Amino acid sequence: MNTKNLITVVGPTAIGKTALSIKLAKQYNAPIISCDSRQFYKETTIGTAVPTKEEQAQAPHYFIQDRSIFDDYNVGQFERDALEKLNELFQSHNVVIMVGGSGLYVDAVLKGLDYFPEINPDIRKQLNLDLEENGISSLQERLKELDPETFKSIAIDNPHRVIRALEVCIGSGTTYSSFKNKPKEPRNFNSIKVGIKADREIIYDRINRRVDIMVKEGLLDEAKAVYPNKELNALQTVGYRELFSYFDDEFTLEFAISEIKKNTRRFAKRQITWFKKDTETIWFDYLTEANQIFEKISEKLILPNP
RNA sequence: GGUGCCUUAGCUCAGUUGGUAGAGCAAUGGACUGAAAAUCCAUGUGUCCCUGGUUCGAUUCCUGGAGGCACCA
Repeated sequence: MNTKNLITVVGPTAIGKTALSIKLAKQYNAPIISCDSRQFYKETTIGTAVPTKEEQAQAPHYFIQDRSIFDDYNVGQFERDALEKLNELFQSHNVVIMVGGSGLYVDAVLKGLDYFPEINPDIRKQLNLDLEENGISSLQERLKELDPETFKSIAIDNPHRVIRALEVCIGSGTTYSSFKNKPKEPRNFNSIKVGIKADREIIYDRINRRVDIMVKEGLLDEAKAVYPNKELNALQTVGYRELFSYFDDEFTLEFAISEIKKNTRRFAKRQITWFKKDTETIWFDYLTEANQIFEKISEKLILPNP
């Protein structure tokens, strides 16, 4: 019987995932791996709500600020890195906590992505130029020719999707669809998924207040420091882009801050949409059901007999 | 106190020569396989300030009232 357990904490931003993950880590003497695509980078701390030093001191944390915004990183790499780290941690622990708001990254670890070959980044650059010059229809036409199956199945108005499919077709010499829906390597741990929920009003209120706190703690200085590299993918992030527009004199400061709040609310909404699809997640209202969490989790844990 | 203008969606406002209305933004629902805090799709929200009148029918015209703004006292 498998006695290794991964407890994953999901939920919208600003709802208290970090706090819960630390509680769980202490309860089960477990390390924490982060599953948050914006907390990987050491240059961005305030705006991505990285756990504080005090929080990090309460349990070992992994994948928190362990790389730079200049490093290219993506879900596929994260899946491999996270699985490797989990194997290592399960050598000495029966429980590991995973926490994060990036739904795709969570699924990558828990369910696995299909294998795709490495693609030369110049191909994407070229396709983006094409998009800018000729619009999306020429890319759509090209995909229809190279991979009609994908052309039919993806959101064809979405440039990111079209370009990704095309870059795989071009870079691999075969179709994007030929890589998809292969059997995934089964996970060798017991998976427990915990979701934190709250009324929309409460979530939005917490977001608005948290943004104000970030500004007080020095978000502007932090954004200013990375501003010269504002084109980097890691900085296409709520809280930074809006301030870049302020530095560019496109927004007033007041407007930039209200945009950060709005975009964070929208982000939270998208997270909710993603996470509620998963039927195995055990949901807790963050206010009224917090004390039931340990009980519910204990029922699901499979631990070795003492 | 007088005169003029305004009051329509959560907000800013359009509009109906009288047939119960529409834009932008906000909001809501959804999608998602190496950009994912990214990207994309879909959807309306209504005592048309209140009251009485004219009319088959009033958000629209008329009377009275309330609130706001401007000017004059």
